[in-house]
Amino acid sequence: MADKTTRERIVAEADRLFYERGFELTSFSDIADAVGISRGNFYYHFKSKDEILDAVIGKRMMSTSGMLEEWESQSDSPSERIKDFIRIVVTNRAQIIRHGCPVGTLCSELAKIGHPAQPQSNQLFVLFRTWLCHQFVLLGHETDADSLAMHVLAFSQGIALLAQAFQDERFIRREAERMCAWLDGLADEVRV
Amino acid sequence: MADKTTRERIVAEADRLFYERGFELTSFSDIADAVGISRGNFYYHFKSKDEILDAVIGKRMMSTSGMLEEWESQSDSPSERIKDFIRIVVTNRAQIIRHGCPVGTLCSELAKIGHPAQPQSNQLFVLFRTWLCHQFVLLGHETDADSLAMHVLAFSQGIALLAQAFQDERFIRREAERMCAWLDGLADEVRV
DNA sequence: GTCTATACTGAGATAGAC
DNA sequence: GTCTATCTCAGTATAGAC
Repeated sequence: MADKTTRERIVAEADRLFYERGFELTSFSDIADAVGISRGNFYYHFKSKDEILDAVIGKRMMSTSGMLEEWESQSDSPSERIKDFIRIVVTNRAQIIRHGCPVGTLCSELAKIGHPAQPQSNQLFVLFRTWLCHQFVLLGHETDADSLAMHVLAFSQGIALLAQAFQDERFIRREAERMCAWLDGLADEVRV
Repeated sequence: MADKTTRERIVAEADRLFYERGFELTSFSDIADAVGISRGNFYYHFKSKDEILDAVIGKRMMSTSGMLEEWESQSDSPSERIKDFIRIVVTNRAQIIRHGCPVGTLCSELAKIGHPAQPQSNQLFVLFRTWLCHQFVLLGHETDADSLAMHVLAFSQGIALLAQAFQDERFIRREAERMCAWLDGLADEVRV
């Protein structure tokens, strides 16, 4: 963190604050304070708040791509890879209960306020959707791979939203297991 | 609308605007303009913006209770009643694609900004949760009724969130059908 | 009850010194 | 590159006339 450029530090803190407080309610002062620079200095690096949002989304796109590639290379079966995805909600349960899903809450907020960066934030969903779709094709579900990918994605979003509302960790675990069991049933279908 | 009191008109317009634009981004001016009164007049009826939010949530609680009671009296089987719930996402698809789920987006926003009215908005979820739980008990799933209720609730939230992001009406229909089929499978389990 | 006028605050953004 | 000072605007909220 210490040897990062100021720009990188701004993006990192904005990334965190946009997740924790939401985009609208994070002010320049909030980010400036977190980074430890003055508000004025800000505009040397970014022309507007929207430009910071673009950078934050870009950063999230990069890290998400990296994570998906890692799953692709580490797990050997597509069904294990899909489970890697399902298990994020369990792994990140503490943060999800506090602040929701980083992707879902951002897309939801930008959609509601009609923000111009909406299509870009949706690309984060597209990243997961495409990857999951690919895994389902490998599983032998060529015809409805995309539909299944959307199903898994919807599920994870529903879990995250309700887990936050009810502050319920056990609910996350229970639903993740249910989803994994459903996936196993799906894999059996193909074998038969 | 014409013969409603000013207070009722304020709550009605605030209800609509909070749904369409979100709570934070709806200003007093927005509501005042929509109602057709001056901003000053506002404070005769409500002391603050938070007080309007309380009134809006109260109104939604009333109308939701009414809807659930209606389903309870009209459909004869619990499984048909749960399907009534599942079908809301299809019935309200146009609005959901534009603005998301009224309950989910409000709870999500209030949770993110740490608003004091968060527990009250969550009561809207509790209303559905309790009602669904009751239906699953009637279906013969006494032991895991609440878990199933949360499952259905999570599903509807996931559908609403992704439908808004991807602006996809067919996805809503497809997932609602999938959920109904799952429910039929569940009812068969009990019969056997 | 409803209005106009206005106070006060914090937001995003700019200018210019260092 | 970073700072301070400042501008502008929109938001919530209040005071007081009608």
